[in-house]
Amino acid sequence: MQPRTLKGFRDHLPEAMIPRERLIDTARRVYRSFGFSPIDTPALEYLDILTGGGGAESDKQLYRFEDQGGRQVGMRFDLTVPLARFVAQHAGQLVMPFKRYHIANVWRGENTQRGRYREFMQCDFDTVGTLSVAADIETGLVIHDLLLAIGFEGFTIRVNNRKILNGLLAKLGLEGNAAAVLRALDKLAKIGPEKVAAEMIEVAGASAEQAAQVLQLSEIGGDNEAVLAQLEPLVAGNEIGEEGLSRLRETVAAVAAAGVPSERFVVDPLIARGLDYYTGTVFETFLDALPDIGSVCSGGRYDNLAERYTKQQLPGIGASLGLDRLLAAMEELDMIERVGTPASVLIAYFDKTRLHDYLRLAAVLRAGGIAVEVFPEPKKLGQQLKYADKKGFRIALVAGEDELAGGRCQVKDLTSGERHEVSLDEVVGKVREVLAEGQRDGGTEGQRDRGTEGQRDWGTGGMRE
RNA sequence: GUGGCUGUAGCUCAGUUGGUUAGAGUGCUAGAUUGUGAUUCUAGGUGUCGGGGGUUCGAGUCCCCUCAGCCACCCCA
Repeated sequence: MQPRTLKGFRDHLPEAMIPRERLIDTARRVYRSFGFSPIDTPALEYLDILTGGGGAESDKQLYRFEDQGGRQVGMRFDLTVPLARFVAQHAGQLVMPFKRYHIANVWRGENTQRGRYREFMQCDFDTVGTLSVAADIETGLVIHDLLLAIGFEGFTIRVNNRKILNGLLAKLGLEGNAAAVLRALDKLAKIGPEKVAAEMIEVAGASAEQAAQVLQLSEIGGDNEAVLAQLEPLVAGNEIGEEGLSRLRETVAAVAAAGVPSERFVVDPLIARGLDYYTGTVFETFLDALPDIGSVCSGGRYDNLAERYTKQQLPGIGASLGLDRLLAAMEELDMIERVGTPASVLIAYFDKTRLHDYLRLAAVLRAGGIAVEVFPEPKKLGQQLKYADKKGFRIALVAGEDELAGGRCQVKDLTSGERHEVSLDEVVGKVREVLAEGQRDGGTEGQRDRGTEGQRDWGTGGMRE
């Protein structure tokens, strides 16, 4: 029997899983810091819950089967549809506005490509049950904090409001073909204005004049103030469009007031995304160093999340971090430290009669919040150090008969090769000191979060809780 | 789902117009060294040539199918 995995499904080895878990931990911490609460929902749903919401294309990508009881079952392909079902089903028990985050795998039977798999993880956060622009603003701030906490500084959150596009299209008499027009517009960067105009004419049924008017959007430029000013005449006289613009203006002003530099939060009138259910503010986030990889965190506002399941009107806004895409980007930017262990310290099993001492020492370190492993076999010291090196431990503790007889222990810094002999009561302090040094100058330079609350997520090993 | 490229040791790859027993680097294991890794030296093993079928005296090499990966299209609710 050949061991193998399905197309688009992956195993995650420790070297990949350790940074993956750190990223998840970071997202979780940031979401919680804004008051979002965790939820979970089943991987499987009744098929009819999942189908019909997103059109034929998404239905095709749905993993579906009949269970042993004859039920038609589907695997969730995003976390938004399950959220809609969830809030409709539990509306009575939820306190509105409801803020939740949900980090879980989803499945899509689409063709694979680099960074695109059939099983992948989404990290969503949403605020349901309020129309207030404050929620739109907060969503932008969460995205900003999240990217910073992960370790990026050079990134751009592009923001727009779908109502501006809708207002413009209504003024042009194109509201009936909005989806097709926006789909074409979305390709602007990729295929250029001529081809976009051609697609609008052929596929969306626009006139050449209308297509040209829509493409005026691509000529808008300048800083946020200038862009907003140029949008003004395009929506003037259309109530929806004017509302979108004023909301966008409010959002931009508030995000700036909250301290986000304007180069990271940029109005882009061409961002349309989520053609099916987004109705207001929309976000996409690009990495300055790798714009081609696409948006790593996207989302927006929807007027009525759960209309398929309840009569109750449930507006919401949220966004989703593309975990796998982001990991691919971080890999490419050399932001990921390759280690095979989450522990920082290896205690050598050096003297075979001294296992109890080693276990006691390990317990002391763990009580001090330091992750530590005792090598399981009394092999030759050279081999144990080789193991420590390969797995990426930062420190080895070496204590043979000589040291232990004097109540001492050798703390070996595996990065520098330096050895320090200290008494057993000083070991925790010395280990902390060496780890701190590594964090100061051993980390990957470049795009690093200098830390909120003095805490670093991607530093080299060490002081994790 | 459609089209293109690729698949040889754990990894990166070489392998002549089809010709005997398929190679290199790296890694791995052990030793040199019963107390110090990442840099040295020595020895050692590994392959259903992605899988199946076909053409041929003979296939890693040519043909068909299939699986997987990468790229583009489509799509990304």
